[in-house]
Amino acid sequence: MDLFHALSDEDGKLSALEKKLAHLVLENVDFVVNSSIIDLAGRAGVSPPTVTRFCRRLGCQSFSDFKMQLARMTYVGLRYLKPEVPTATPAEVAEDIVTKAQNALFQLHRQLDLKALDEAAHLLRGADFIQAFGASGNSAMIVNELHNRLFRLGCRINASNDHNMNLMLSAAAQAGTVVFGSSFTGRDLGLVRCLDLLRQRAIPTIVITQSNSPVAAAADVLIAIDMPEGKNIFRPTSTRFAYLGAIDILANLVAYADRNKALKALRGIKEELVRHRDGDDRQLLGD
Amino acid sequence: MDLFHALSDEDGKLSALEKKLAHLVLENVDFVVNSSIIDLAGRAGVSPPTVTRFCRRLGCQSFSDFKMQLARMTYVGLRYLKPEVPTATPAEVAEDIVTKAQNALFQLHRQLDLKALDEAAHLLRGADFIQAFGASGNSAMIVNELHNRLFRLGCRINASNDHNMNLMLSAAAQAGTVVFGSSFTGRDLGLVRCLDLLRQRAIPTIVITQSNSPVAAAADVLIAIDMPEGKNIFRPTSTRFAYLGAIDILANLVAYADRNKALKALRGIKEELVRHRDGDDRQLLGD
DNA sequence: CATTCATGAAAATAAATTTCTCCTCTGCGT
DNA sequence: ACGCAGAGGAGAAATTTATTTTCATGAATG
Repeated sequence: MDLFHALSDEDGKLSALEKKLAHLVLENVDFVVNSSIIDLAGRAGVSPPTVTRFCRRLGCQSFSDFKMQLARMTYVGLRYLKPEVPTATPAEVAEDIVTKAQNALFQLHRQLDLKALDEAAHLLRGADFIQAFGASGNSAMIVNELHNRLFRLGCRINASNDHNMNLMLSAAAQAGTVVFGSSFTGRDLGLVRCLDLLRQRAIPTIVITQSNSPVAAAADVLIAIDMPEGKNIFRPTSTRFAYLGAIDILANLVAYADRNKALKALRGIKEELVRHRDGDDRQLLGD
Repeated sequence: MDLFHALSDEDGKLSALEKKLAHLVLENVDFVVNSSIIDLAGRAGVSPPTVTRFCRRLGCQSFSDFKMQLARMTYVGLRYLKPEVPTATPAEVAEDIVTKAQNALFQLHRQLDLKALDEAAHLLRGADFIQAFGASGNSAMIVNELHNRLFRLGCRINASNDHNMNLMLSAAAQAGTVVFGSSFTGRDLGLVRCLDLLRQRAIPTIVITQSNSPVAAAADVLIAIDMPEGKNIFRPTSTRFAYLGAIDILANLVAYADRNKALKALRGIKEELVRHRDGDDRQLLGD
């Protein structure tokens, strides 16, 4: 399914002409998607059968299958292979940001470890109390969001963004507590210190962070988010969307782990909001 | 270009068989995208020429053009026409949330008012001081994010989520201040009160909210985010992605409105972080 | 020198569109 | 009410176009 990877030919499995084709395709996705095999062959200076073989080698069933897969990726997946151009007009900025956010979500979906998420959800659902630790702007947002999602589901949860505080909270954590940590870089040493302490004290920990990082190593359950960084395409900005998506999935799984509890809590909040505001129940649960 | 709209046949321009086709397509996008005109015609119980005519009427050049356009939309745009099914497995939950988040971003991109965003960006860039008002979980996150994005660009900004506080801050606002408000519902009456007060005092205001809402009416610049609500498909959860995307675009436009200032501020933050942490500059600006 | 692999020409197949014809419905005049 | 012209929808068959297969050739490798 990974056309994407295949086209960049990291394994060097393509022949010379096929490389040429791959290059042409990556540079002119729009053209390829809207042209026939004859046009493409003509433009690449090869024969149609070569194109067919190229598609097969890429793992597609046929040329049209290839075009389809390509078309499906263009919106979300392929653009980042192009060199980054300095965007200027508002329209370009908007397109760039939306595309990258969608890419981040796309990547999230591809690399999601559902087992880890499910395990995390059950841990959280079973906890008497949850501590959520983040730091700096991005992780702070993530743990606040976790707080915002989970308290609605009847979880007892506290979010904290202060390293010293986190350390004290870790030291004071009682059995039944589960700690959730977020670090985009995986190098938040303050968080690592907390996790080490918690492990000694047999308090279960869950982190959302980069795999192969100190934070990842120090936790019990890892929700890995690895966005390509080498090409500096996914700036922290768009990575946030992946984290946020992961939090939403996690929260949803927590809700489903005990639907009745979640429903009861949600209903209570909703009623209170409606009573408190002007009876307009079109309002969301939390503006 | 709007296949989407055409397929739902709101103008009633399709004939009986074409309606049948449209229906089939919406229900079985994956099938259609991967089948030939003959398969599709067979399954719909019509002749191939009818399918060709159907595609033309929808504004496509040919059947393959139609398939391409469809393929490009499926990932992001079409799914929400399907009736909501109760999702159960982690994989389904993940797919559902990712899809909806991407839909929200897709919708955001479609309906974005770039002029308003650009105007907002210039107002913010020119402000001596920015107050950002939100309330409840979602808008609080949004204004915090705005704070998190803009302080890096050298803006003086304060985010506040407390209605009473907001009112006091509004009353105390001096010339040169610009106020930014967020409300997902557009019915945050506390925010409306602030905006009214600010208008009297000639302090410029920007809001991100639903159009045709009290909040929208009370502000000078409106960044409208209207997500379909009737079908209850976009839960607040996924709408957040659209808001967050809009904030990112806005922040980026603010940066571009005065690149030097933004660069200088960013560089300063980066240096400080690197010096302060273990010299590992792979770290993002804010974990 | 044999084998493998890449490639294209030509043939065969499959797909899509055009043309032509028929049918149905609608509106209008008798 | 009846019939008739015209418009538009639909499919059969023919045509065109696109794609794949088969087969032959030539280059590279061991």
